[in-house]
Amino acid sequence: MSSMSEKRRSTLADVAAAAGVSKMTASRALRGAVDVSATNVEKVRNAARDIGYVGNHAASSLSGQRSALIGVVVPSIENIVFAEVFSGIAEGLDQSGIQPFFGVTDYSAERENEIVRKMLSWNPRGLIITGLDQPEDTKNLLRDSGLPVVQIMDLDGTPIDGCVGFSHRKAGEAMAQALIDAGRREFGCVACGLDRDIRAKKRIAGFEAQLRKNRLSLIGQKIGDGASSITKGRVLTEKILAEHPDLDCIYYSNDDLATGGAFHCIANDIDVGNVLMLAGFNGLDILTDIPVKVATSHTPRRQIGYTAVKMILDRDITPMTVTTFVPSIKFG
Amino acid sequence: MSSMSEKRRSTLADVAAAAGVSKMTASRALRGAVDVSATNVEKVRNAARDIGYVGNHAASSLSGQRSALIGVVVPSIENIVFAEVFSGIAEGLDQSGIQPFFGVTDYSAERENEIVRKMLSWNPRGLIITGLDQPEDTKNLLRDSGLPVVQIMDLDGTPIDGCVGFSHRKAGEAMAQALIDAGRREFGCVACGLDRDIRAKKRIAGFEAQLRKNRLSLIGQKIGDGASSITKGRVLTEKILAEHPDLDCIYYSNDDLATGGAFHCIANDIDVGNVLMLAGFNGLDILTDIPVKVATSHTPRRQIGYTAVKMILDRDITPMTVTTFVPSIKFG
DNA sequence: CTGAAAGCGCTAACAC
DNA sequence: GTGTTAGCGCTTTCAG
Repeated sequence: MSSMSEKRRSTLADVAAAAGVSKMTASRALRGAVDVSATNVEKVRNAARDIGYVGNHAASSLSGQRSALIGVVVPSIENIVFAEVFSGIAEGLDQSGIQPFFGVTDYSAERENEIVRKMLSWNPRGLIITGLDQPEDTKNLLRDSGLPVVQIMDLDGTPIDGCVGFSHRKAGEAMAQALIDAGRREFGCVACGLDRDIRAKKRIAGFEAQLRKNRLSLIGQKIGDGASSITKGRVLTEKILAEHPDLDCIYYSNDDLATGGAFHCIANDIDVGNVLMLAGFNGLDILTDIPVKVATSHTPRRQIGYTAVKMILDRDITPMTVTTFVPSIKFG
Repeated sequence: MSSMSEKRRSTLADVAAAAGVSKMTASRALRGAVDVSATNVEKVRNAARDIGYVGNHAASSLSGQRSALIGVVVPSIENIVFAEVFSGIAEGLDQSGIQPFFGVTDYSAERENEIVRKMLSWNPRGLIITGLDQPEDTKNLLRDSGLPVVQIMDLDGTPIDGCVGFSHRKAGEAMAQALIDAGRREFGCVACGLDRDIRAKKRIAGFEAQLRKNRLSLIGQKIGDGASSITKGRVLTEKILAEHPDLDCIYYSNDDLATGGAFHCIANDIDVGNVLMLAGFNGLDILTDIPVKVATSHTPRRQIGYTAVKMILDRDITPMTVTTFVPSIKFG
């Protein structure tokens, strides 16, 4: 048990005393040595190390009116896509001394609102939030906070403040056109949780619109409930092919579903890439190794996270802007 | 731009004034309505809602000497395994009002130490940290904090305080025995980043020990650098089979590598499950859908996260204990 | 370059 | 059940 160590945690005053300077000098020395003599900086640093001083963020946040925290709101954490966004965020935050902290909405607008509220109560340096489609009350909360807010992963809508992402609608359109150009005509669509995943819905809307422009349409579609998974992709592919054996192309709302589709085809000796073409979304690594060809749109997730952080960190200098990425299509 | 809203964020004093009560009554009403009249609770809650009060955690943490934060230290976030641990943590934290926040060490002991320091400066309610093998100075930091610390995912070692996990060594031993029982004799091993991933090393050590007990040994092995990936699994499998075409079983340090191995086999028409058996570790969902049979040890990641949180939350009541799980082996 | 004073917004502890 | 008084440990501000 660690409860024995009831000795009071050392404070800045202890460090100052040990170094033989005032609290203020110690404070300044510990942060960045601006306007402190080199001698004192060293004395203070040594004292802090010897004592094992760790600081108290609650105190500095309260006093300094801002914390070294940046809030990140994502719909899911089990999705590798957001894990990679997070990597980009961590990279962008690298030497800044700022810590990211998370909220997971599970694609629920109510949870999102709750999380934003909680995050704001930490006085974060800024907020990164997924998507452009928050309900009006959440948007107001964000606006009224006066904090830099960067919405990520989408472009189809009106940003509150900063925005980094790409157009899901256009990604859907582009994939449709690429598949048509590749000679496909009999299209099916497999998706999951479209009621909650607004961005997937935008992609599919774009996909269908582009088909219509080419006087084509979706012959069949299978929409599952809840979160996407490889298993659901496999099962829904089996179902859609049972109903529509003549399909020559299936568009999936993401690569997880497409991977499941690929597995179904491998297991059933369906000639993927010729007889049936599969297309997903995200550009996950797995598709480069899977032994059949699956088309996908590659999205720059790390860069999006990285850029979002930079926008917040540089806020004083640069006005908030919108950064646009264009997903690049790759054929297996 | 949101910088227009320079109006001061409302404080508890504003809520109290609006509700016509003292700050203390407002504070009490807003937390849990103990010892506050129902009338006042309602007045305060309404006032808070009307004003759009969001609270200030820095102030309450400083004043209350503890924050509503729980620190979670993991080696990687892009690994679905830790994402699932996190889900369990989130679930365990559900109605507690406590927020988890992350540190990612990237399997580096120095970064780990840095992260623990930073986390402690937030006065968290407790810390969840991956593994039992922190360097002594990090362990001291943790011990001296006087906070509840729960080490997760391992059991082979001496815990600082609480501990939830399973024995990697035994998991390796059990898998070796299961494969021997299944008739395998010519074993190979594929792994990645063993210098950093101590737990993978423990599994493989257990695996080899069990082979020796059966008077068998690894015929070949391929150890890659850095993080595991499906690609590396595929490439290393190709290499090990080129050198040792007579292998009848490959043990991988995890399911990502094993998945890559499965893909190599599918692409090269190798009869997985009969001619060559593959075994991974973690029990990832993908292995249930992949069209060949791959053995794996299933680990209860969500439960581990959930249990760790409960240990911290219940600390006042129950003394810290060690919770043991046993990974269950599944043959594809 | 350094220090003293005055809070930041909240809650623990004690009165009433 | 409610209010008052003191801080929590740090940083801002302003003098030196």
